[in-house]
Amino acid sequence: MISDTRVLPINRGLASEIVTRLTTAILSGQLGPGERLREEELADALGVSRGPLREAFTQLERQGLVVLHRNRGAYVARLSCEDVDEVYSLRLALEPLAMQRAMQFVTTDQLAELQVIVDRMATYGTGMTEQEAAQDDLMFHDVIYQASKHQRLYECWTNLRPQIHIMLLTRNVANPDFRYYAPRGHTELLDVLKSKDEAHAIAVVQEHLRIAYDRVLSSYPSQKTRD
Amino acid sequence: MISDTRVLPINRGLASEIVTRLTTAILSGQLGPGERLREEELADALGVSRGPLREAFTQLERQGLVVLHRNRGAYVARLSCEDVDEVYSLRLALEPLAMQRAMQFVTTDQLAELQVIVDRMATYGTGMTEQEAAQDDLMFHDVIYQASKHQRLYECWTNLRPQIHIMLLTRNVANPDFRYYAPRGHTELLDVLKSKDEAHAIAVVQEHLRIAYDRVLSSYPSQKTRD
DNA sequence: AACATTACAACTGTTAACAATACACACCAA
DNA sequence: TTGGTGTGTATTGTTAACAGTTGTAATGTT
Repeated sequence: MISDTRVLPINRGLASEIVTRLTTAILSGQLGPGERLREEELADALGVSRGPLREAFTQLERQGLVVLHRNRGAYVARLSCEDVDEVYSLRLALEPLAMQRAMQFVTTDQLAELQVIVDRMATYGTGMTEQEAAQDDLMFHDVIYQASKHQRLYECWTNLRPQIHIMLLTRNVANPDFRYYAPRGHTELLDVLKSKDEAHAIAVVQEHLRIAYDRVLSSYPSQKTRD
Repeated sequence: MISDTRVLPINRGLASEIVTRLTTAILSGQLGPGERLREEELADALGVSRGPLREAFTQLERQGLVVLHRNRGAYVARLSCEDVDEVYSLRLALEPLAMQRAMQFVTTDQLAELQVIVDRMATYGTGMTEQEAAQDDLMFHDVIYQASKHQRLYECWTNLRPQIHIMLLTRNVANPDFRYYAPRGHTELLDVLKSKDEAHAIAVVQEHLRIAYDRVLSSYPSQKTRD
């Protein structure tokens, strides 16, 4: 029976397909911050019409990867210091709730999934792409949000995730030492998730995020506002 | 000079206009829970084409007022007990952050605006529509979210607000006594907002929301899942 | 009963043409 | 110079008709 989370990302609809394509392009740097995205040109390049592309644009705007100017076009977002602050302060409000509920609803399968990720993190230091490390980090937290069984909360996380992805990549460039923190930090999170001490779990989550926030912010030389 | 928040709701784009129309229709009960919304039919009725209507549908889905079934159509959402739980647990995570930041950034204009609302609440008991009471309640909290100077947080609130609106209306039917709580509760919120005691303010917000949650939930006879 | 087939209804995607918008730039007046 | 006014142009916003796809349910077969 196929019911694994790994097979889910099969896109429904053309717009979603475009979203993942553009997301990949932005995260990989093929589309740089501030770059203009012209509807007609992009539609031609992707081999789709403007309708689905416009729908993709609005999704990407919700996820903070693209900024839309009415009648002026779409631009790849440029994350400012304030954006980092917003993303992390919001995450700091959301993730304790996720953890609290995940402690209630998490399945053994999900715990195993988390363990796999943590184990892989423990092997960091050997050949490890920043992209892979960032994806592991995001996937760990994604599983927790999934485990929280809270649709609306998961949606919030979905909108934040691509922006956090960018920040993780930015951070890793400036802080190669995260490889040593990642396994320890996430092991601790997994431990408290398995515990029954809700208050302690929330405290650990907050501490974890505050550390991440400090690291990211320290490597952000206060850029200008978005395009 | 016209730069008042009251004149802002001038919609940009046709889709937004459709959203407010449909929102009004749903909140007023003209479109009942579970009712089907056929694209072509509705587009004709509204005098618009399918493009903007589809865009409006996706916005309404984000706001939890409409549920979309791929290739099967759109339906007015039917809020279940679990939905109430999700909305209020999420709000309980968001609003303390809003309050905390609002304490930092709130302007005297915004404080005055809040005072006006609270004063109007104090006159409840005389002729007062449920719709008006609900709007005052929402507007009070809206100002706080605005004052928090946090785009992403405000977006979350924007998506939650219509659902809370529905719940307020549902609640008010079953709990006419809220007219006595509303002025007191919101006066207290305004007081702590003006204070410098962050921890106390957060506690008051949480207490306020828990009371609201209890009242709403008590009048929800556990319906089935959404359409 | 279990499964493949079919028909249908509705949504999804495409296209091309037209309308509306916002910025830029030149122009003019003070 | 400064500030307002008008016009132009590129680009998005909107429409409408058509073609393609999907999921459902009825139908038929084993």
